[in-house]
This record gives sequence, structure tokens and C-alpha cells, in this order.
Amino acid sequence: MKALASPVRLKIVDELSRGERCMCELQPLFRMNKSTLSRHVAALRNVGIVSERREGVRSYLKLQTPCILKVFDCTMGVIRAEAARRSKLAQA
Amino acid sequence: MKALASPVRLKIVDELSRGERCMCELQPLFRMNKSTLSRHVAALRNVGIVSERREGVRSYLKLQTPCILKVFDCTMGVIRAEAARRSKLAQA
DNA sequence: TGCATCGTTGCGCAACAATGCATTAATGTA
DNA sequence: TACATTAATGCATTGTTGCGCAACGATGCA
Repeated sequence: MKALASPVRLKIVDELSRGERCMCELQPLFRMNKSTLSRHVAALRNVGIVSERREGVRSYLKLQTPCILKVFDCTMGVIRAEAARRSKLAQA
Repeated sequence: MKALASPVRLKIVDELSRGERCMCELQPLFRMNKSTLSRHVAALRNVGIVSERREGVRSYLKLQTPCILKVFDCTMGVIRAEAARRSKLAQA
């Protein structure tokens, strides 16, 4: 869960949910230093959420756990329910 | 996701998955100071994972999001797959 | 009112996580 | 071989989180 507790890593997972990507393709999507991005990806690899396939000098990343998309669904449900609850409170 | 990125809070969710509990029932399950536990519970309440019902001096907590149990399933799957991968590597 | 119980909040400290810079390792190409 | 590209790592700095202690607010009861 810690590995998913970061907006940057969630965005990486989201991007990989649409297909394999190499580090160099991810870099333009983030403003951060490439070393920082590398460490975020490493965090996801270390826990097995993402797998790596090297091809020459490039390393291609793949989402290893389709069920994570269900996790996102659950999360969005919680967010929506909480937003509804708050607007109801504000109205009252 | 940050709210679930803590062993303590995961244990709280697990306990609440078996039914409503008050703070005073949770306290014996943890060695920590009650203030710390209170903060962990507050973190879960703030994002809407857990809801609260006051009854006199006690506050009863309830898991608001059954889909979280599916998240646990997914997580266990990742953990098992990663463990298998590692033992395979170690063997080779 | 006085007192006990349940839970929250302010504060300071220690541990941990995220970041950029500089460097290094591995691979491909001229 | 020399050089460029891709990715990982060591280090220092900064920001965030977890924790216990002490104090506080709220409720119930004698």
C-alpha cells in the first residue's frame, strides 16, 4: 500500500495500465528529475506491482497486477461518497 | 491511498471488517498511546473509509467501504506472486 | 458540583520519504 | 576506441509522518 501512496506512482500505474512504456517515455510526463522518477519506478518494481523487461539500453515497464484497476475503482467510489457527504453537510 | 499506507490503519480496517467497534475496544489491540490510535482512526475518518456514530461518551466506528476488502485480496495476490518470483530467483 | 471515563489536540522529537545534483554502469553506434 | 544514450546510485537537504506526553473538552453519574 505504501508503494501506491504517492500521486507520482499512481500516475505511473495509470499510464502503464494503457500499455508497456519505457522510462524514457515516462519522463516527459513528469517535471521531476529523472533520478527521482527512477526511484519511484523502483519502488513499484520492488513490491512486484510493475515488472521490467530490458531491451538493449532501454527498460520497458509493464503493470503486473490488473486488479489494481479495481483498487482505483474502489478509491474513486470512496472519494465520490465523501464528496457527496461533505456537500450535504455544507448545505445543511 | 495514503490512509491505507500504515500497518496500524490496515489492522484497524481489518478489525472493523468484522463489525462495529468503539475506540475503547480497539485500544487493547494496540500497544500504542491512545492519542496515537485516535489520530490513526481520524485519518481513516477524514477520507471517508470509516464512519463514526456517537453513543453517549463512546464513539462507534464502522467500515464505510466494503470494496476495501477486495483491495486486500489484490494486495495479497501481489504479495504471493512476488514471494513466488523471489524464491524462484533464489533457487536459480 | 465533583469525579471518572472516553476521546481529541498542541507540542516537540525522531524516523522516514522525496528531491536534485553529481557520478557511475551498461549498452549501442560511429 | 571514443562518445552518446538510458537508467541506477551516493549524498545532502528539505518536507512529512508517527509517536508519547500533557492538557483539554464532552458526557455520564453520584
